[in-house]
Amino acid sequence: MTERTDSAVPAKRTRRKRDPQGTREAILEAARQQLSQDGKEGVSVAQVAQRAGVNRGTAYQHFQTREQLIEATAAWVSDQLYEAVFGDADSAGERPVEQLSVEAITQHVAEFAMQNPEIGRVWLFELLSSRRPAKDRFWQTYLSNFERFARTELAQPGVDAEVVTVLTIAGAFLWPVMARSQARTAKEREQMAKRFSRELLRLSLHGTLRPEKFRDLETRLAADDGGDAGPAV
Amino acid sequence: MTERTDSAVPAKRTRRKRDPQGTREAILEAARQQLSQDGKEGVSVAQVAQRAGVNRGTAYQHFQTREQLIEATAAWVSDQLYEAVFGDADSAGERPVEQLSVEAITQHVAEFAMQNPEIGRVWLFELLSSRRPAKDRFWQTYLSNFERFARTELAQPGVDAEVVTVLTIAGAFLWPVMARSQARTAKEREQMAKRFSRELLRLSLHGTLRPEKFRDLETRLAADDGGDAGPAV
DNA sequence: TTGCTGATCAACACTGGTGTACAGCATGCA
DNA sequence: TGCATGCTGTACACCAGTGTTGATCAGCAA
Repeated sequence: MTERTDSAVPAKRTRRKRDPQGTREAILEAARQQLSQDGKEGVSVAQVAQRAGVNRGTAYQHFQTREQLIEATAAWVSDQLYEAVFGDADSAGERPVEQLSVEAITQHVAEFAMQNPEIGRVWLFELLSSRRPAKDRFWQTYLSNFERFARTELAQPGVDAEVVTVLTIAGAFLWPVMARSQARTAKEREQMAKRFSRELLRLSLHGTLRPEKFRDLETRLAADDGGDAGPAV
Repeated sequence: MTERTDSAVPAKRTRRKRDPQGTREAILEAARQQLSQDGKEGVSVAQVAQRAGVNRGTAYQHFQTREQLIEATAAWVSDQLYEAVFGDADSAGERPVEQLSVEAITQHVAEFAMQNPEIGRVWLFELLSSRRPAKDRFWQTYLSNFERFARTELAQPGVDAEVVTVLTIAGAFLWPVMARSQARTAKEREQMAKRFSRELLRLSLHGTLRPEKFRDLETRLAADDGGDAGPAV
């Protein structure tokens, strides 16, 4: 077998401009796509390199082994996720909970997941084949934030933080997978994100939040009952 | 390279009893484990055969290609899941909704997912790499059941059935993945299943159910508030 | 301009997997 | 007791992937 797979085209691709940083990112991006499609075991350096428009050897220049490439990609994705949700400050975990509006963070996660379905998928894939899923940084931060919130007077007593976190996160990342076929334009994606967060908030309103503390949310949810964000069944 | 990989052990495994059905199942079972560990792309006929204690050639007698083996395994898992939740009657989808207690089905799913974490994992893996996740038989049946329920007077108005279904299913199958490390004995697993269904029902109670129709559930939930099924943080 | 550094690339050897073929063994059943 | 059939062992052609190496070429500093 020859090295080049696309023997139809002019036989020689132009050599890539010298740009280590850019090349590295191109490889990571390609690996992310691959990872999102087939999961960890479906990633091959050969395919990633081809997708990135880079020689396979170059990929090995940037990442010693296939394993390390996957690891680096997973970490990269994890960082993107973490940053998007908690902000890039490393002190995010320390922020007082009251400052974090439940509503805002729910909508934020839903929207991000909908706009970047690949990231959520990769994250879920990683989690499914991880031996210690609970050690995940994003998971831990989300959980501990919610646990602290659950202890405030804003929350209902007796909330099981771990269960609620699993429900929220799993739902948020799986929702785009299911909804993908129905949402092709940016506007549709936004609506789907809204549908998700609205319903999750509605469930939360009595289940985890104390409604008397969230009267405005209550009225707002009631307001767009059956509105344009409703299910399109 | 030699065919045998385990050259340390007594050199010859005892020949398998002649039992086509059993052999087939053993292969499927091994494939399921493999599938649950690494996802679709991580499955090789060679490894599956070895795990099943069967010659590689035998595996090819039962399944023509690797692709077909994986397909058959996924279908097998899907059937197990479907059967466990909806019963083996093909008419399950037609059953009047009122007969299906929301409480019972929630607990049922939670318990089954907890007792058979592999099946949930395989199902999630499949879903994540499927191109048409919404076509899944189990998903469709669950959704349509819930949609019919949502139209009854037992349900709150304005429930987004699709979102709730995603939340429920995704949560139910991911919960065992996260909870696995904390639940090693059968008793612990049962408790974890209870934790999950209890919290989900609590969320549902006001979000999707009409509380005035479920007074008994309400009191029961309130009863074991902070009971032994509570979070172990 | 020249020379150096290191990013990029093509080619190589090797591994492990697939799918096929076939001979031999053994077991359940007519 | 045959004997059809399921299982095993082995061999082979082939492919896609891994990891390595040495050549090449672009950009930059002297």
